[in-house]
Amino acid sequence: MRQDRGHEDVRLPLASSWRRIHGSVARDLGIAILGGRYAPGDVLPGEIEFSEQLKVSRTAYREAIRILSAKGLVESRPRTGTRVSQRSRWNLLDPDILAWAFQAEPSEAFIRDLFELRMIVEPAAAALAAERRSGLDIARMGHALEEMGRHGLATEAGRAADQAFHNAILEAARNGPLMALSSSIAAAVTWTTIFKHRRKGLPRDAMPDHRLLYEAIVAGEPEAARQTMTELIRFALADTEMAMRP
Amino acid sequence: MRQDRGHEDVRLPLASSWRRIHGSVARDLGIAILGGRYAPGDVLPGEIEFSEQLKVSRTAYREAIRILSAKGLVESRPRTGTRVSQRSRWNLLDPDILAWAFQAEPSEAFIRDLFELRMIVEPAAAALAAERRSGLDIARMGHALEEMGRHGLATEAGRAADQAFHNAILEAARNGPLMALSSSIAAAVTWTTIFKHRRKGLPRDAMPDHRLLYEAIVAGEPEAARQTMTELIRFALADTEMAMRP
DNA sequence: GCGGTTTGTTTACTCATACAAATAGGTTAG
DNA sequence: CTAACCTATTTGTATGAGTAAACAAACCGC
Repeated sequence: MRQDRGHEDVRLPLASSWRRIHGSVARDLGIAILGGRYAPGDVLPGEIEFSEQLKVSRTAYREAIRILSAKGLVESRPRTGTRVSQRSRWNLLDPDILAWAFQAEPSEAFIRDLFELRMIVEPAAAALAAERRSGLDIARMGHALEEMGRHGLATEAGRAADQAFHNAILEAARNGPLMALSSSIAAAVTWTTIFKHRRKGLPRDAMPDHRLLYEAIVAGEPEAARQTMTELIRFALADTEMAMRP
Repeated sequence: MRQDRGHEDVRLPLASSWRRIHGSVARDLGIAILGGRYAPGDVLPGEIEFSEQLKVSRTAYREAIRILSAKGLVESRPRTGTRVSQRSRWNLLDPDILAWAFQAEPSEAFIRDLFELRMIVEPAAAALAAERRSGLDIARMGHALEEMGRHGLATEAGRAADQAFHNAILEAARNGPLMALSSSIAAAVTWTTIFKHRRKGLPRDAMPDHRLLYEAIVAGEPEAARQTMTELIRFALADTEMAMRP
């Protein structure tokens, strides 16, 4: 009964990673880049200079740069130095990058783009889930839905249940890459939710839509699932947009 | 006229990254993990032992591990060591990971999953492109199409033009995350194409479909664009499946 | 003069070593 | 039996020295 970790275990960036120095430097620089403090093409100060400016060793600094480089944010070469890559090379769907982007107050355009992508992907995922769900999937979704109803979206537990619900749908779709994609976005959307509740009270009650979606998947009706998921995202977008224009 | 680098510049993993030691170690271990030689949950040998086994310094080895860790493949903690993460944490859409997966002879299931995702995303992208394309976009697509016709898909130049064509469509869709997603997949699909041609001769002529798609986008007809893109991917899948079962 | 080559300089890259911090697992006190 | 406390092991951080790559400027044969 320890083995269901793979499920609860949502796709948020590991808390442990930014507890070490290399992680926190990577995070800080990442946020600075995502926030536009360093623009594509800019070259960072040299290793020695920058690392001692940040009060860390060259080792830690270099490991941080390796992390950023692995995510496509920077490229470094001898002689030329380390420079911020073109935006087209950034792995915008990397969970850390999404988290950093939201940390740095994302542009409205970026949020709209994300919702547009969700609108493409998640209804399709819901449809697949309706075709392929197993009894176990249904049980998980039902449980998450119940938890969600009990706690409400205002609480931490409630949001966790919401994520678990959506995660169960993705798992039922039986497609690894699709799952990696959507759960990255879902993690980011958790941020928007927090971001949202930070400014306003709680918006419209999301439970009825979630229940409709659940029933469609249980009934094995792909088109109904697609439709309700579309509605659900449309409402989420509306809420978010309302929160963005106070 | 140097500023159009952002376009030719496809999203293949940088050749430069695996030329350095940390990069090549990361690549080797990445392929080993993707290929199943190390399973999720396995712990790697300790830093000192493993690094000297690989004939590299601990520094270089650690930087390689940071890269893998940034892509979600491994997690390391003091005392416990470095272990391969659960598959659900892997960033399956990271360009490097996709490349490594194909390097390690990907499973049929994985390829099918990728095509399923393409089938969801790319037709939608084509529809958006038909709505939003500018004159410049059209010019780029036209040019790429012409090049593609001149060289054919059997040549390196032809495949590059194909990628440029699809890239131009993605850019016309005006959605950063969507672009990041599709071009990652596109890079992977280049691998399948190579993989495909490695076993058989060239399959069906892809030009007519591409031209239809082009015309739909030029005409600004989203539904037609969606439809033709769907067809195009369907054929690509059929070709790939045929190549996989000899 | 002119095109290719060498040299030089700057930068990241690699290596080796030392020490610090964290923590799983055993040990002991209560 | 529980909880506090060691401690051995492993990753994390720091530093210094030396290597290799990339670019530019000086150089040299023609």
